[in-house]
Amino acid sequence: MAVGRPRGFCKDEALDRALQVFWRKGFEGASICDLTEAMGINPPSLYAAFGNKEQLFRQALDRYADVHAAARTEALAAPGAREAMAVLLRQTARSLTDKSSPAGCLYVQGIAGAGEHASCIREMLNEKRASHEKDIRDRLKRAKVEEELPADADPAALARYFSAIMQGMSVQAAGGASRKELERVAELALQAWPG
Amino acid sequence: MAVGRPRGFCKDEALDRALQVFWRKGFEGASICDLTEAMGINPPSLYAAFGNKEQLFRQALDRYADVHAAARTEALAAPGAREAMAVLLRQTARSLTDKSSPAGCLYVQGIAGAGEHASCIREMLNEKRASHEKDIRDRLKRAKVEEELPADADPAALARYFSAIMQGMSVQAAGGASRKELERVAELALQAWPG
DNA sequence: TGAATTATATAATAAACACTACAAATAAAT
DNA sequence: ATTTATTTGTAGTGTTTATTATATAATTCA
Repeated sequence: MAVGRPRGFCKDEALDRALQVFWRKGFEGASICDLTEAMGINPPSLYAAFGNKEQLFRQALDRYADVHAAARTEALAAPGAREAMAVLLRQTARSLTDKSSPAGCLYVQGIAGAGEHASCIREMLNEKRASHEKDIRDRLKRAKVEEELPADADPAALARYFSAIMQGMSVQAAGGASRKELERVAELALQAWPG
Repeated sequence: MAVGRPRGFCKDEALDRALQVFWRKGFEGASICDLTEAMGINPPSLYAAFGNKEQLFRQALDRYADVHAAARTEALAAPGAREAMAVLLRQTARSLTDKSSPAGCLYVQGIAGAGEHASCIREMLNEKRASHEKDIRDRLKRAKVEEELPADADPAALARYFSAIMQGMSVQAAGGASRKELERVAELALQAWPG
């Protein structure tokens, strides 16, 4: 056991609550006051445990990214690239409209509201989105090697297309689209599959 | 001529400059200081001419919406619904990467950063996006009547799909995607056209 | 030439912001 | 029991925010 007074809250749980606030309000929209209230702690505890607002955001974002990267990996592991994309799109429709968390995707909702002096926030989100797109691209490249995609297919362009669709679905979800509506979008998006 | 000291700046030009700031930084990210500096006026002039920050945003948004609704109407007037969508998508790719204005679409970039107390901003953007989607839906409904779309086609779902793609393209543009990359996305998106 | 009206610049206001100094509290180590 | 190390709550810090009071300048009307 560490020496000194023990921490009176669970760090992981506090981080989860901070994530919810950032998710709902964005980086700049979430004030330290909003955060400490949701986390059930006082500002000094937040700063002692997480550094500052920006570092707290990074840790919350990483936590979010871990969960979603795992789900993505699982979806992309489906046998058959087309089926993998179908699973990923359906899963996206479901998670974007999960009522236990804010509508939309943090990667997309965080873009704006990140003004000039928060450009590193924008950069963080760009990287996460790029990583998402890369996972898809890699899966599609494999599909081409395995001749599941025709020789003239462009995995990079397809990955960008599917990324764009999921990002668009996030915007729609934030605007109030229902799960059924997003599933319909996902279904249509798959019609663009080559061949 | 109105009585009193005449205004020392052009209201329309000032509004255009304010639009650029909101577009680049979002509603909350744009401070009155940022705005007045870009507009070349002092705070009292801003408040006298435009009311307050929220009303200024609404006027800037309306101005933006007018321009883009006109371009949209023109694109959708193309003979043939498929061609109309192709024109709209290509035009979107172009305008999203126009170097004379911030990357991405104000309707999408404004979503986040609009915290709790700015929920009416979120509402304004939702309405504009809904209007965009409606224009597309109406065009596709017409296409169905004119038997350009098969009887089992769903204009509402298709409109949502195309809206999502354009919103996704906006996210990609804000993330640094090139015009060529977005045109490729647009091209793939059209592959989902029924029939 | 005033009187009335509107716009302007300067400078201030109150509130919210991210962040922290400080002292009391709580634990382990001696 | 005392020292040492860490966390906690209170209450601040200075800065930035949107907005405005005030006085001055510029114009029309009588």
